[in-house]
Amino acid sequence: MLTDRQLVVFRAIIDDFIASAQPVGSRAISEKENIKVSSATIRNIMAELEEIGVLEKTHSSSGRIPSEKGYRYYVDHVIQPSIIQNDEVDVIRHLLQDGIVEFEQIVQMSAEVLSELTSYTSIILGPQMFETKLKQLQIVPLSKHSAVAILVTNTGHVEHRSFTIPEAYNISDLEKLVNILNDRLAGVPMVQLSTKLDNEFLLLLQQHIRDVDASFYYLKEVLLYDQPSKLYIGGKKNVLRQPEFHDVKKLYSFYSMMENEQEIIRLLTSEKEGIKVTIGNENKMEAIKDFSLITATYSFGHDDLGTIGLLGPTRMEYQKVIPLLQALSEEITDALYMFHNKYS
Amino acid sequence: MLTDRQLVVFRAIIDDFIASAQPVGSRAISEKENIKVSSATIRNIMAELEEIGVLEKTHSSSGRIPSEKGYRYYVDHVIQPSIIQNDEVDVIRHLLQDGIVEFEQIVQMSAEVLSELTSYTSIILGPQMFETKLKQLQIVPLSKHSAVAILVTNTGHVEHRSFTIPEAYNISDLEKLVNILNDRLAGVPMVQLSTKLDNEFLLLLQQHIRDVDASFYYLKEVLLYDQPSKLYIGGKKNVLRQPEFHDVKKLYSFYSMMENEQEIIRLLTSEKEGIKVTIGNENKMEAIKDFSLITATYSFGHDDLGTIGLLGPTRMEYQKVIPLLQALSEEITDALYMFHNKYS
DNA sequence: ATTAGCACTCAGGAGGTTAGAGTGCTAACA
DNA sequence: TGTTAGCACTCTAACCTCCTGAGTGCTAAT
Repeated sequence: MLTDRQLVVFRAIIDDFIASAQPVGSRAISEKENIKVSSATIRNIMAELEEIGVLEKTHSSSGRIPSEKGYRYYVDHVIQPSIIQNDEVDVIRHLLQDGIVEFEQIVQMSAEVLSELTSYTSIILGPQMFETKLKQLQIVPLSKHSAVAILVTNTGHVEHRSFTIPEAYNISDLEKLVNILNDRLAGVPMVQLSTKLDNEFLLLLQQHIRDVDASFYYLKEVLLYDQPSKLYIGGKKNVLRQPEFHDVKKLYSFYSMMENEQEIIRLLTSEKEGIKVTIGNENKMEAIKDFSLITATYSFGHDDLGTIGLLGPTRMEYQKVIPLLQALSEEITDALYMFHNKYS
Repeated sequence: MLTDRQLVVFRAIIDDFIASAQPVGSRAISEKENIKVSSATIRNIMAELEEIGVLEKTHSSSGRIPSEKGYRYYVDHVIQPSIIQNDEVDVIRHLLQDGIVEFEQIVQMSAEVLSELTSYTSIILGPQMFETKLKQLQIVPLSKHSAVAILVTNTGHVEHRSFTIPEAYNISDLEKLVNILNDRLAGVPMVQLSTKLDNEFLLLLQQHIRDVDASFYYLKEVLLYDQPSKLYIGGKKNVLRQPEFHDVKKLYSFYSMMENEQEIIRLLTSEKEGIKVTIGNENKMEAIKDFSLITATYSFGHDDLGTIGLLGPTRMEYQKVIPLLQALSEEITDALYMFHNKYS
């Protein structure tokens, strides 16, 4: 799509703009070391690039800035994907492998370190546990009419929920039921719990419990309480570092969105595996029409587990950040894997 | 300290400024219904009030704004404490008593509703569980060398932590130990766990376990893992609504602080019971020198449990907000109490 | 005591000027 | 034919200056 000449200039402009956030003039480009033509020539090339649609002007005599189409082209065709900062990856690796005590810490720390390293806002959608299996169910009675149900997975993840027991039933019924469930359900992948319960156990249970229905539904509710995928966000303050967001309206809509977990989860829940870059208006969500979002999936075993996202200005340091996200997603995958081995 | 005349004018000015965020002129005051003197007279009174130190000018010919001392006086001596909006309290009450499933939900929802009702940022420091008692300890082995320790309180609160078991020890030792602990520790208030463990049980345990030390310290770590008081923050976006914070530097320092849980916890951890108002520079924390912070404690039984905070501009609607906070703290106390009864 | 009146102050907006960074185009050049 | 110097042109941003209006404090009269 672009000639070599155009490409060199285009890259110079976009890199300059990413660094400075200021429109780039022909003079500045012609003075770069690797460029040996005069500013007049650059101007001609710039006009071509504008014609093509990858550059824009902010006003008729201003320098050029990349258009969204320009960023798209840059991301798809210009970036060399393999430039990784080894020291940064080392930092991450050490962080994720030393002193991790809890499963979720891995993800939490990743979010923090990612926002630190990039000056953007990081969002990580916690593991979705497709491969996680039930280890143990437990009911701890609190009183005659209340109890806590606890569910432990083979990854050491613990879910719990308190509930009331209706007058008609007593705790020993429930405990009996839980014992049976424990025998049969230990080792079952979490995602299959619901169907297993519905298909195989309803009948079985009816033999043991006076009135299965209510207790059963209570428990089912507890067990399948749709655990919202946990969300870890780092560096929300970083939007304030970007000059393009020094604007109260934009900030308000950004921070409003950040308080709405559901919306963010929807944003990150991607069908596609691997790295995905969404630039400016490519985002369907109104609040981030001025942002770019890069997402990467991390995995564990065969199934996708979660998503890492990085939210910054369209003028993002794609060149640096995409490999970093790539690397981080691998590090998380590794860390999860190691953690899993350590505890099983 | 103030004469009646001065007081009437002072209140009019401060109320006006709280509503408008604009310096208030003598004219505007003299036109208020309840004020029957001319603007010239108001000017004289204003001069007196400035002399006293409760008003300031932003420049020599500007209207007056309240000084921090002025707000202090307003809060301490001017506000009538009993004006409560009944409808708002009703909203809160319904919210906190219907559909609460988890202990922490009470606090979480309070934070949200508080920021909604006030347009400020609410911060609630979760229950500290002084009266909470241990219900049950549990160890769920995950593998030969790992397990999850789970701790359930009588309020249905669940703490958990995964840990590795060193080669030298085996899980059955630990389980034996946990059984003993369970017998002896059930019903012990959480705050006493540490001392109980140290004083009474170390010796006892040595009789049962081969090598008590390591296992013991592992468990102790798990049990006393200083559960950071949970923090619920609502309406962080609301700072952006206040014209005095349309300033990137202030916003950055505010949002930086909001990402530092430790600092916020320190901010809210107050010695004093009841309502406390800290205005502007009375705050020791640099980042909120332009803010006012109102805190109220909510309680459960005899001991303090937690703190509600509301963070807004010094120009806060104290008159409205202080009773609201007062009421909310009572509602939380009630809701916790009801929840406790329901589940015990 | 209160107030009308007046001189004074200051912020903020409107308008005008200028500097400079940029452009596009043309004509000359290698 | 691609490159460049040169030039006219454009637009922003910074900087004046001026002016208005909202405010003050003070004084003298009620």
